[in-house]
Amino acid sequence: MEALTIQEAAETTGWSPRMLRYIERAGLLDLSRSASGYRLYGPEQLQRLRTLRELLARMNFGLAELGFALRLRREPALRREIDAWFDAEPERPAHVAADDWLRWEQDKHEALLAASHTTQMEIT
Amino acid sequence: MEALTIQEAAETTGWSPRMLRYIERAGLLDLSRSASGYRLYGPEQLQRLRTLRELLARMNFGLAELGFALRLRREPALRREIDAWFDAEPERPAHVAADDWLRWEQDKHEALLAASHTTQMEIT
DNA sequence: CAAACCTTGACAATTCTTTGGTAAGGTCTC
DNA sequence: GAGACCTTACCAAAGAATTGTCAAGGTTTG
Repeated sequence: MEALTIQEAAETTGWSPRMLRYIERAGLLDLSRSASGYRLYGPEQLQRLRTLRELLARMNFGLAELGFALRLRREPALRREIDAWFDAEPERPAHVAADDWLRWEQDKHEALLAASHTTQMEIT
Repeated sequence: MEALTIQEAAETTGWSPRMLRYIERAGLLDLSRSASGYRLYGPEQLQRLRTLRELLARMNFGLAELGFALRLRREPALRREIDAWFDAEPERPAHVAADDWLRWEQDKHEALLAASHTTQMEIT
């Protein structure tokens, strides 16, 4: 046997079976199936799933975002429109503009900071 | 006067003042400010805001996704990692793979289809 | 054939995002 | 100086994404 079933795959990758199905459904992982329809996880898939976990955690984004990145690759028209919108930027006020989005990401929910947080951000 | 205040901008663009602040905070629109801190919306910004509305509606995605697209442009490292992950695709099963993501988008909440697809599984 | 898997479909708890308020205080115009 | 704006900060409702779980039925294997 070269391929694992979903439960075995779950055990070795750290994803739950539920999430493995979710990831497949999101189009993020192609799987082959056994004759009777069982999902089959080969070494490449297992590796990809582990990498995926690591990537999401390290770069701080989620499956939805990755799904959108996929969409951007698959729909050149979409990418073009979005690029065009960004590039239509008028004379920029030459402001900060650099890390405000970063603040957005960190705040999330745009609250909860104020005083209590002490979020060790390590901004050297 | 060359620039509108937030409420006026809201009226001519169709966004609420709340959302205009949100969009700015998301890093999606750079604004200049008056001496006393009022946001100033010039013709270019107003145009961008209208285009934005139209784009989101037409291509079916949201501010969060656009924020991620922005992040992809600003963090080349992130883009590289994601591209690498996608490109690490092993020998593909040469399956459908084309429009499953589309189904994901349409389903949302992964339910509600049942009839459209001629599902091969038949309840005997 | 029974146990332990697998499939899809559905419901639901949780959590995060989006959006609208509201409060406390500054600014602008009359 | 009153009224109608603006600012930020916060709370909370509505929505969407994430994740678990269960049901009804098929498969594999001992």
